[in-house]
Amino acid sequence: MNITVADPQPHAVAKALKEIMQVPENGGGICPVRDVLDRIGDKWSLLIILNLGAEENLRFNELRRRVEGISQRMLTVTLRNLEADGLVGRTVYAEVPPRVEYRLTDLGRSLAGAVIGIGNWASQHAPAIAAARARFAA
Amino acid sequence: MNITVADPQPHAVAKALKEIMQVPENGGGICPVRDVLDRIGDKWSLLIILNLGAEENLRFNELRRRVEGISQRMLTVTLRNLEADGLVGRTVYAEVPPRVEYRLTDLGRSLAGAVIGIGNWASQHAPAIAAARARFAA
DNA sequence: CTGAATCCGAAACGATACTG
DNA sequence: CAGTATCGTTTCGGATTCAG
Repeated sequence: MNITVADPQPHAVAKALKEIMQVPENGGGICPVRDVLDRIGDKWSLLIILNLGAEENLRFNELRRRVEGISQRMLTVTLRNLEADGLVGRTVYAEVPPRVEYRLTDLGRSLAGAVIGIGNWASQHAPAIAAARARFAA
Repeated sequence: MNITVADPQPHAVAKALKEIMQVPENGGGICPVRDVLDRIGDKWSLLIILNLGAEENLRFNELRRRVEGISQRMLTVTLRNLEADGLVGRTVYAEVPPRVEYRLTDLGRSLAGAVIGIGNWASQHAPAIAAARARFAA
C-alpha cells in the first residue's frame, strides 16, 4: 500500500515550490519552511514521529527499541522538543514501576501524513541513491 | 495551489507507516527511510533541493542568495554530497568569468515532489507550532 | 521503568584568507 | 564567479552515573 502525491508535471512541481518557499511579508521575514525544517530536521525527530505514527501510543522503552541506535538521552531530549512543539503528547501513569505513554497529537499526526511521501520515496529510491553513490565514488 | 496527500484516516496513516518503517530482510538490515533521512536530514540539503526545484537551474551565487544564511563552504559541501547521491547535476561552462549551473536530476526532482507535502504542511502549521512553543514555555 | 545531570569526544558549521 | 584550504568554535550526541 502506498499513499503518494499524484505525480505532477515538472512545471507543476516548480510552481508549487515557488509558492512554498516564499517568505510571507507579515511573517516577520522568516520562511515557515525554514522554521519547521530547523525543528524536525535533526537526526531523530522524523524517525520518532514516523514510529509513533505507526501505533496508537508507545512507551518510552518500546519507542527506544524501535528507533534503533538512539541513546536514552537523545530520546528524552527529542521527545521534549517534540512535546514543546505540540507534536507529541505525553501521559504519565502514577504506577510503580512508572509507565509513560507517548502519542502523536493531531498536529503531529497531520505531519506524519505529510512525511509519508518522503517515506515512500525513500523506500522506492534508496537503491538508486546507493547506486549513484557507488558510481560517484569511482 | 497545493499538492497534498489525500487526507487519510488515522488508521490508514498508521498502516502506511508500518510498512514504510519495516526493515527489509534482504536489505542488509538497514531501513531505507533511515538511510535516506541520514543523507538529507542535515541543515541545508532539503532547502537546497526545494530551491533548485523551484527553477530550471541556478548558478552558485544565485542559489546562495536564496538559501539565506548559508556559508560558501556549506553550500559547496552540501552540493557535492547531493551530487554524489545523484540528486543534483552540475554543469561547468568554460567561460571567463566561470559559470556553473546546478539543477535537480530526475531523481532529485522526484524527491522534491515528495517534499512538497512537508512544505505545504509547514506553511499551514507553522503558526500552530509557534503557538505550542509559546504555550510550553510557560 | 523513566528519566535527569554531567562529562567529554566527534562532528558540523562559520569565518577568513587565498586561487584559477 | 566559483570555488579550496585552514582554523576555531559551537553544537550534537554518546557514555556514564544517579534518582524517583
